[in-house]
Amino acid sequence: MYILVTRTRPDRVRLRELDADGAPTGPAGTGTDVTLSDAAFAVHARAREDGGVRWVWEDTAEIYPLLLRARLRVQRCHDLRLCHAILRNSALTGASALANAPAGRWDAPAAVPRPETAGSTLFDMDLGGAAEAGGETQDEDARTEFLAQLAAVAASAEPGRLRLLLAAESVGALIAAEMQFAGLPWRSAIHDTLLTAELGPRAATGQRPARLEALAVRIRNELGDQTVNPDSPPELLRALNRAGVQVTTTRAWELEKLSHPVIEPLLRYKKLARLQSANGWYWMETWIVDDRFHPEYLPGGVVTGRWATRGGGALQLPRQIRGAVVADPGWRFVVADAAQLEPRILAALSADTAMASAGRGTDLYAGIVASGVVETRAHAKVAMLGAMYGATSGESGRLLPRLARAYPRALALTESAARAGERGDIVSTRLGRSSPRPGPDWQDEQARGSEDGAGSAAQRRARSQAGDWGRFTRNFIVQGTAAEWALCWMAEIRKGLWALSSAAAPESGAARSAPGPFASVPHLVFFLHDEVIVHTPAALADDVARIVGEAAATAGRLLFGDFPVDFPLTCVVVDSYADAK
DNA sequence: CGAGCCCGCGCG
DNA sequence: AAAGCGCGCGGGCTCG
Repeated sequence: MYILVTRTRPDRVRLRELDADGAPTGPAGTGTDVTLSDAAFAVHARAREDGGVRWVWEDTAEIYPLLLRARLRVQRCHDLRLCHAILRNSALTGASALANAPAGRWDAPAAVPRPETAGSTLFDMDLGGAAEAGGETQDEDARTEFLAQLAAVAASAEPGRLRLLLAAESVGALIAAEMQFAGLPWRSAIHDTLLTAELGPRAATGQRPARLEALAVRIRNELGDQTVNPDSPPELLRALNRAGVQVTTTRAWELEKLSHPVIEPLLRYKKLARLQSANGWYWMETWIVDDRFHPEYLPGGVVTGRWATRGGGALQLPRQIRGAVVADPGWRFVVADAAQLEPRILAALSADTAMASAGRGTDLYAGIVASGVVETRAHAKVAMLGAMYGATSGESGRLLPRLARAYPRALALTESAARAGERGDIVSTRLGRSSPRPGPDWQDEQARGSEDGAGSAAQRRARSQAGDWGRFTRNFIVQGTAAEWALCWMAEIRKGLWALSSAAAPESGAARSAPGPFASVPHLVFFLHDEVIVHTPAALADDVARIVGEAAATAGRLLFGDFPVDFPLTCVVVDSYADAK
């Protein structure tokens, strides 16, 4: 059973019940087709949720927060915009009407950024002009799109994989909205203490904190230049050269190799200046509200299927400040990350049983060493990364032939993905997300490079671009399939937590935490590619850890069936994120 | 003065 | 050019 939700006016939604084929189950004006205020929507949705419905809507991030604010979470949805993007590009649906239609509004990026607070936005105003008639059109347009998606999946060569992918993408959108809503516990007082210890007390706007200013003074003295601004790479480079430091960039890893009295204070300055500008007091005041960090997650924000984020730099929380991430009193964190996820994904994708067994019951890189392929874990790691990223030189390049001898199937798969990209072809993940085609500039460059009279410069450019795209497609199949595994993992975690909180409900003995539907139940609060954090009442932490581990195994089976590959986790129960590895 | 680029660096 | 993939963000800087 589906319920299609569309916005008819800024403060109204229409709900239409659809059967399994997407056909309306009753005429307008009956209980199966109603138009409601936002407030009434939440009440109505709560009643319908128990019936095992799947909500179908254009954009989870636009609609779902309405329900979350009313303390309602839903089990299942179908996000039309995200699913359209997958089906539009998938090699599995290339013959569908959906994939061959001209670009339309379903190909546009998500509507305007969604503020947490209700209010008028550009998006609202656009719709406002359409009034009731617009609502009608909007609704039929959404239903038509839904039908096209169902048809594209049904006619594809792998409907099962695509259904799983669309369900995983959609539940990911639910999770993203829930995590943004709940927020990551973040103690401003601790953050402030960490900053003060590193930088000195907070200074007035435009001033450097004491420790940073002292380092700037030392740098100027060592360089014999009282005006150089260490925040300006060009100025710094000129000053370094004048002081006799032979360097062509100001990157820290280049400077590290040199011995000169300015290097030590300069490297410390760079580290602290980064902390101050990226995650300093200004960041804290902008992004931490009521001791919670609420980044906006963008499911499907990366073409590989990884999530992106917007605002606050949630993809790059430095280890330096993870001590500020502390569970509420009576609560704990379960922090888990998938060990060597991408190489394990590659082993399973390529059905390379030798590589899979190297990772069975152990660290995969250690297993590669134990198999005698290379001498050290560091070598195993750099060689694997080289295989997945397309290294050609250096240590990684030198080790690749040994990897290829030991794991021919895995390496053949990455090579063929690279060759496809170099030709301008597309590649696909396990569940059927396909890479984009290279743009017109790329095609032009290739054409110029292979013309009869092409000069060597043109040939070199074409080869270089082809190589770039080949490294992208080489990595796409692994990164993209790993992203699918992570979505399935999170979906299973969510399902397990839901069951756990129903079983343990209503009172697990923990104090209420955040407002909303997660006030007293374990819930996901952070996700980063292959890592999750669950915030849970302390008494349930061990159950949560078990659920997270079982979910990893289930995700592996969902993607790879019986293929014998392990997805072990490092999983810890902690009070502070800083204590997790 | 803002838009958009590059540089550099944090994360996986 | 860190040897190779994917991101977001802030500061400096140039251009219009």
